[in-house]
Amino acid sequence: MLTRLFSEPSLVPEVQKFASWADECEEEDDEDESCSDTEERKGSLQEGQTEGSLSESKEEGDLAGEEEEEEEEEEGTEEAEGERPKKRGPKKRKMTKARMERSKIRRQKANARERNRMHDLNSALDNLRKVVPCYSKTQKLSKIETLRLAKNYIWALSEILRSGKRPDLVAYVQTLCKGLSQPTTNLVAGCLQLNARNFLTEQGQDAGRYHGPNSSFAMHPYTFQCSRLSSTQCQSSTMGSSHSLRTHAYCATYDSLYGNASPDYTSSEYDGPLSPPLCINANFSLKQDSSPDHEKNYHYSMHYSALPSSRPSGHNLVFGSSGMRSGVHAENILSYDMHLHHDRAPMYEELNAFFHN
DNA sequence: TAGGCCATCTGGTCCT
DNA sequence: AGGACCAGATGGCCTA
Repeated sequence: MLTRLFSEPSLVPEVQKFASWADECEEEDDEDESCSDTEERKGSLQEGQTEGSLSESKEEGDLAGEEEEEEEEEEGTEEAEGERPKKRGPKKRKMTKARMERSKIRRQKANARERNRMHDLNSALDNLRKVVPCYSKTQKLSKIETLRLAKNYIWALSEILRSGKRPDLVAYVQTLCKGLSQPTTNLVAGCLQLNARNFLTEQGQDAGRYHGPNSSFAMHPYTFQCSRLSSTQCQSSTMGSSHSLRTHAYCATYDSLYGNASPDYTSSEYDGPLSPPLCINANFSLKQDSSPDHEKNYHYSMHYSALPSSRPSGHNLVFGSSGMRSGVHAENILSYDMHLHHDRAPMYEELNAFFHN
């Protein structure tokens, strides 16, 4: 009967395997014998391999046996093994139907626990994604990239605390992106409104400059101001469709650290904890837009309050799938106007407050 | 189509 | 015995 299933091409291999095996056992059950497969293997037992270990490893395949038959079969096995010395240790008990059933249930329970465990792990990873730079609901960082970015982020924050200096944005991004894949690098750089290619070029030129074990972030010659725009102030730019992304506003840390505090980080506009010291005002058009396309677009807006008067106060950047393609380089357009805290204690407090918000 | 990522199953090991 | 944890295997899905 089950061979019909076996011949069904649409069946997945696992089912086919099971069908094949079950068919054999079905026939032999009718004859009240153990699987011929098992019998064949008995005859060809390798040295050092016991019947017990065989039936253990093939627990699902061995349907033979009522409890009372166990003794006989085990004796028979000993005979089959000839003069080989008895193995020490607990006897491997033959799988009975009842034992198989228990084993099956145990396995199912273990699978369920393992699933739950992995789900817990994944939800923890999701939480981690929310607190590292570049959080996006639509384009999640992979697990490994999340961990790498988190490590870099911790390192970057530690450097900020250690040096007590306001980090250079480029160096900051370089630190964040260290060891990340190109797509993730583009993503992170995009989140920070940096031209990924630009910064990677610098990274190549300045290899080791920012990442040495004793390095601290170089001070950039110009300052950078972060400020959060209201939704009406925000102007938008559209990502390439392959890079659909929504991002949180990342001004929180910078603002809280460097005194340009945004008044309302807990706005309903943002549905998760704010993460990194990025200075991007992400405005989610999807929150107001019912169009199905909203999932594919996200909007950035930046505010350069210290830009020269010839520049607009807002700037739109267009990101492409290979990184930023706007040709607008952050180093050229961003104006830095961060106010360094000279008092370290408040800085720690603010950072602490940020993490406990 | 290859490669990356992921979920799931599974058996092994360690611990309680 | 059973649970937690781990790593390997496998197959599905997606994207370049």
